[in-house]
Amino acid sequence: MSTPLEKARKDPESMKARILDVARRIFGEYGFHGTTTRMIAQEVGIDISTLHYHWGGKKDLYESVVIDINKDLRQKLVEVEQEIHGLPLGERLDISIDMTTDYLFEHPEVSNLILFRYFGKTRSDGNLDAIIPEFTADIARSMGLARDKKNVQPETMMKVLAVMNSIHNFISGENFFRPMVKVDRERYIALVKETLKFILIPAFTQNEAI
Amino acid sequence: MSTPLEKARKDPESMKARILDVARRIFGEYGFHGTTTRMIAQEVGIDISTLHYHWGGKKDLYESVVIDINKDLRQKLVEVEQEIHGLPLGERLDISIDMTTDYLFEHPEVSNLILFRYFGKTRSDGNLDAIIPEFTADIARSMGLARDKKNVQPETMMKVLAVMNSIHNFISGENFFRPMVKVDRERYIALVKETLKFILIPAFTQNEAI
DNA sequence: CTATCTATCCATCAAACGATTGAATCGTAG
DNA sequence: CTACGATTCAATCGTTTGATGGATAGATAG
Repeated sequence: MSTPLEKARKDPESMKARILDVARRIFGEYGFHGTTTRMIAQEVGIDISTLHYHWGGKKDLYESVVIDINKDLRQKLVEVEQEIHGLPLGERLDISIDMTTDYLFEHPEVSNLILFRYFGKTRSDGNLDAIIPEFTADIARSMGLARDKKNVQPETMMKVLAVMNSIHNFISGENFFRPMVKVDRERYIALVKETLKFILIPAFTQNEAI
Repeated sequence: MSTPLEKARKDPESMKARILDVARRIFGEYGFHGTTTRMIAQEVGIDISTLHYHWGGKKDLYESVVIDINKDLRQKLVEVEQEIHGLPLGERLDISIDMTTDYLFEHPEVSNLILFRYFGKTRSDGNLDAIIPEFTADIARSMGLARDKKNVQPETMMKVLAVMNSIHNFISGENFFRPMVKVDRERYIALVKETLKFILIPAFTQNEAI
């Protein structure tokens, strides 16, 4: 049993995969309503109907993109987790912020789409909400805030959300924030890491018990 | 010289003002592309052309809404500033978070629209970006991070952005986050304040020099 | 009363949208 | 070479979108 999405990821040169890639970028930039299937098709260099042939309706494509994005992010977080395993909390945070930030700056559409789902509203709501945000629990465990994946306290989830959001914000808001602070991209990325560490590390290490 | 927007705010019962109010809500929920002028007109209970008569095109209305929102927020921040003037930093933050959070939970469209502008993209870009985010400097000064409004350092602006964003995130993402943590609204608001203080206060008070 | 201005609705437009259909193209197995 | 399934394209459909023009009612001024 392999879903269409999985099949598309197997061969990155297939039309299905190419469409998915472009769709990630465009949906990430303009959101669901701001994107037209024509924009995607034109960017890929194909006809709209070809897009429909491969992915069905606009909504189906969007959902595939969201699932794809979350899969990627989750995998990245697993990778980070392995890197920092066993280190003291302050260091764990330091490395996590570096790795996650670097990854997201290379794939800003990930942050864009996640924030779009959080804050936006689709006029016709499909509920794929439940599928997504499970890895909050993973992060909580990785940060030493929760023992197991089940029964994560509300207070803990809120903290994890705050952490993840503040990272996504700076990635996704680059086009808006960078002109504000008037720095080039490299400097901006450095500033983001610095700021995140300034904000986040003291909170979690002040009463360190680990 | 009084702009249409100012005129509308004078008389809250005027059609112009009623449209603006509804437009704030709807644009805040669905974003620019997700909102249709028909949705707004229907909610107000008027014809579309009446909306056009008062506010011109969709884009004009949207820009008015954005300016209106930012005016409100700025005024609120001035209010907060007066309340906390002279107190020690930790206390200033504590009270600021309480007041700002309460205000935004009463007017979530403010957070929604601000985040939409940060992370979204309009297919046809108007540049009203420069008008908006000046008060970052005000907040910086209010937090004791900058002397005067001019020449605020990039590092400082980034910190202010991080603070403001983490607040907006929890307001605007309530529909997504609250079901995740499974609490009622009252409890959620309390959790937001608690979490924000947990994250933000240690960072700014650790090496307190003031 | 009449003229003028304001405010509203109704009907309608051109453009853009998501979606579908049917034909054309391509590679491949027999 | 032929036949067939998979893929792509051109053309088009019905709907929704933002926007406009004209008619109507009400208030106000001369």
